[in-house]
Amino acid sequence: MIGMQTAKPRLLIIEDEQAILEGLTDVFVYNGYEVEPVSDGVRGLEAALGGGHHLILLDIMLPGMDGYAICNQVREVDRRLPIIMLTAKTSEEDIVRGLRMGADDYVPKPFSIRELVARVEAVLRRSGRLHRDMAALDLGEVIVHPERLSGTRAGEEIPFTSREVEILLYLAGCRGRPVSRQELLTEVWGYSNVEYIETRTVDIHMTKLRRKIERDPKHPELIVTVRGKGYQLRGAP
Amino acid sequence: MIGMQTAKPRLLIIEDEQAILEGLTDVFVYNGYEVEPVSDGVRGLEAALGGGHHLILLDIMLPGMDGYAICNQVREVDRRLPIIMLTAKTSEEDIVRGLRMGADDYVPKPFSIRELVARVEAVLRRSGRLHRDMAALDLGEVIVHPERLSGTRAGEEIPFTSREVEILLYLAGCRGRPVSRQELLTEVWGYSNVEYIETRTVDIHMTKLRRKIERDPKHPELIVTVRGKGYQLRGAP
DNA sequence: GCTGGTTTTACAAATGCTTTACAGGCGCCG
DNA sequence: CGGCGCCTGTAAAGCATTTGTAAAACCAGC
Repeated sequence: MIGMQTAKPRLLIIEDEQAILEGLTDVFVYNGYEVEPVSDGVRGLEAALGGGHHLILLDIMLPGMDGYAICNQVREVDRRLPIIMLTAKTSEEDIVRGLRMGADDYVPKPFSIRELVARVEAVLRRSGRLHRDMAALDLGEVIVHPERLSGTRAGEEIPFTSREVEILLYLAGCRGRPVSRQELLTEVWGYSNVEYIETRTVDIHMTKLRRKIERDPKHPELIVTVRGKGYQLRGAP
Repeated sequence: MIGMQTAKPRLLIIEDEQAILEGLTDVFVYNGYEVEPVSDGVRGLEAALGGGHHLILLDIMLPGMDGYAICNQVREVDRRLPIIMLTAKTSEEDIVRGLRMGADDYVPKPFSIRELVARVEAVLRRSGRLHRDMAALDLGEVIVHPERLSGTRAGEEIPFTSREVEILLYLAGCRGRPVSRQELLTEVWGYSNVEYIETRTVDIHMTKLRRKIERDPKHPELIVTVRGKGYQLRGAP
């Protein structure tokens, strides 16, 4: 997900295999998390004790200090911090240890990425820390609530589609400069290799957005077009 | 965990392996249950027949008297007491056998801790023996009385099924944001690993609910759909 | 068996996104 | 100033996906 502004859930991932660590980091960043990747048990424990995370993804097999030990130590400091164990072992013994150590869940490798994300979200949801109110986007006349896909102007409720919200969030992240169609297509749409643009879909979306949020769509004050450059968002910082 | 208002649900756990038994006990105590741990089949049966439990977690492989036998005997006394079987066996045969014995669910080892907890909760909710939320749910026009499986609108009484009430309660716990079908399936239905959804059962339930609680089911005001995201509950706070 | 609740099936309808097509508009040159 | 291009605005049509829902199938409890 793109342009999530605030309150990203913070994940600590402790996993020694570099490739997996990077893969997981990418996936969760893409899904709107803030990730601290650590590839070493001892430093993992330090990071965990340092605090500030909403959930720990913890590999069991680690050089130096294994996952169980880390889990144990973390539990002594914070009994509620959600911990999900990752492991190649599927033996009963491991489950038992995971249970004893107070892990919140236990995901055997090889796991499906989607499943892992789903479990992380489930655990966070229960702990009450998932994507709690994303900060509202204040455009002056209009206030956008990204999470609800809606906004308000003068008490009136305006429904948005998710794409519209993404666009607004992205533009808001670029306050003060015009954003080109090309940039929007790559960053919001996720298109790649946008060299020669023939699509007009960006323009259409801007028209629709203006109709929803501008006082006078014919003379836009919030989404202004910068000829040859793109669109720029104005309004309260 | 959501809105646990009343007496803790009482769990009987019958499992011979001491470590697992302790682990499970910890987990469920931590999750707000009252647990009676028993490590022996015969005493397990005694405890079960003694009554007073809301659900039995039953390992199949037990010394002396196996899980099937226990399940059978319990069923002769109490046809409704929820029983969840735990087993290392994963063959279809075993599942069929377990379910035929009257088990309500069947969790193969190694299981995910969260999944187990979720299934226990799902079964409890469905059994209707667990009244987590005695407080009436105020939806403005409609007031829902979860424990009675009914609601009122303008003096009219509306009957609900337990699943319907569960859905409403869950949505109510997520006021202000749309809830995805996936989330509903995992949190209300207790499904696990819902990666690609093919079932439409959530939609159907929403249709039925709308028919019951909306002033005009064709233009819902309470259960609104957020395209691509799910359903969202509106109405009084 | 019946019965009430739930799920699947199958198809219709609605919605959002993209494309198409055309109409202005803006800048720049002479 | 007027004309020529290129950029932008937007209505309308096309398309794919999501959602609504009737009806049938399923299934457990009596």
